[in-house]
Amino acid sequence: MEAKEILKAHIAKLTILTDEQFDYFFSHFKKKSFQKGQAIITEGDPVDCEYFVISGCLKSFYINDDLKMFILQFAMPTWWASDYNALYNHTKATINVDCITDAEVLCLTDADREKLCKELHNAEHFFRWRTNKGYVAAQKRLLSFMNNNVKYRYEELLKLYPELYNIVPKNLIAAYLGVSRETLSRLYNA
Amino acid sequence: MEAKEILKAHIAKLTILTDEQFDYFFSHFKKKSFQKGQAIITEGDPVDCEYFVISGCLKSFYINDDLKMFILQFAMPTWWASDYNALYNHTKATINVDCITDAEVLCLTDADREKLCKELHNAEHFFRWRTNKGYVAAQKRLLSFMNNNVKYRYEELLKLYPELYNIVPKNLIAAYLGVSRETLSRLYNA
DNA sequence: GGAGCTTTGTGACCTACATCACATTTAAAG
DNA sequence: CTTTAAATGTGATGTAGGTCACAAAGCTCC
Repeated sequence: MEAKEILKAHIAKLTILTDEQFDYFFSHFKKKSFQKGQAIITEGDPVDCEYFVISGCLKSFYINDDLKMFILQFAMPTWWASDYNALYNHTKATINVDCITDAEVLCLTDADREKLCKELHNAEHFFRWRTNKGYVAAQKRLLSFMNNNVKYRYEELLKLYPELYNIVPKNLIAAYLGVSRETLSRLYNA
Repeated sequence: MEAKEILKAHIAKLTILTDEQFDYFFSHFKKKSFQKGQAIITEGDPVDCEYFVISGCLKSFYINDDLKMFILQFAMPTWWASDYNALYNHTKATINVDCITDAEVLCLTDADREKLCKELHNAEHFFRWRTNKGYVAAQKRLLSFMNNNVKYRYEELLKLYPELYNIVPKNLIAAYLGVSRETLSRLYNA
């Protein structure tokens, strides 16, 4: 399936755009390809785009002062990723985004998103709902973090996104769960 | 300040509504008063409103199988609260909302929010941005959870919302931080 | 098909925080 | 003002998960 078709199907789940509206909407996206390991957003740099994943897998992550990595989000096809804090507030990136595998993405600048939201009421509707879903998911994850132990969270993650198992190395899964790779390893061995 | 003025000032921070538009917008809100300890949303019940706090303080929380409470959010004046998962998906509440102090709120039904978003483009704009901010805040909290110890998170919370210190008992602060009340107590004594 | 990466496994030991138990203080309510 | 409940303090002890160290696989790239 074409990038355009993938985005169209994605949008159609939350709102209705006529073909002409969608063509106009789509004309603001720029397709880019990245290689495994390549950085897309780097801490300290300005952020002007968000990214819609067509193929491959990204991660957004934070590195603390002890060089420990925490993964905020994996992004598989039809997921969006960026440093939304920096993007919305026009500040420098505090988190990083890079490629776990080779990846194709559609880039949308902050300015173009706001323009589209202004011009097409339904685009604003779409973005409102997309963020709603992200917000609810973030709250759920927070709750799971407080309530459940590592084993439960690991199984929950794989049940929710079984694709990740084959694509994402376990040390990154550990960084997503907020646990050391050693502890994760011991969960299913030993 | 009147409830109407408080909401008006709040909306004005994110979007522009004419006086007539705002009057229309406001006409969909219903003012309610609750007493300290009173439940607003109860797990298992249907959820049809979100709540804008005029005065007082609410909490949204989850009780797990061991009857342990986890606080998702405090809601002080000009904050919004609800079980957004249930509200958006028209499912039964999985979390609770109740009053830490006597409180006045403005209620907006899910149906009215969607109606307003359809009728007033700027209302949709407002709600998109409100949720954006919530999403970014939730991500930050998640990151802090993974990265920082209890002491740091406690101080971070009080620095961000010093009002809480005088209003919210420490056992509830502990439930927000995801830590036992004993551990929190030992942080600043002993 | 080795050289040199990245990823994973495993033991030994450490620590932040949980849990249980009970005392004490503070606040609410009759 | 007294009675009951809610919130807090503090000791003793338990445990999930962290950290460090080193070994063993897997990949990847000449």
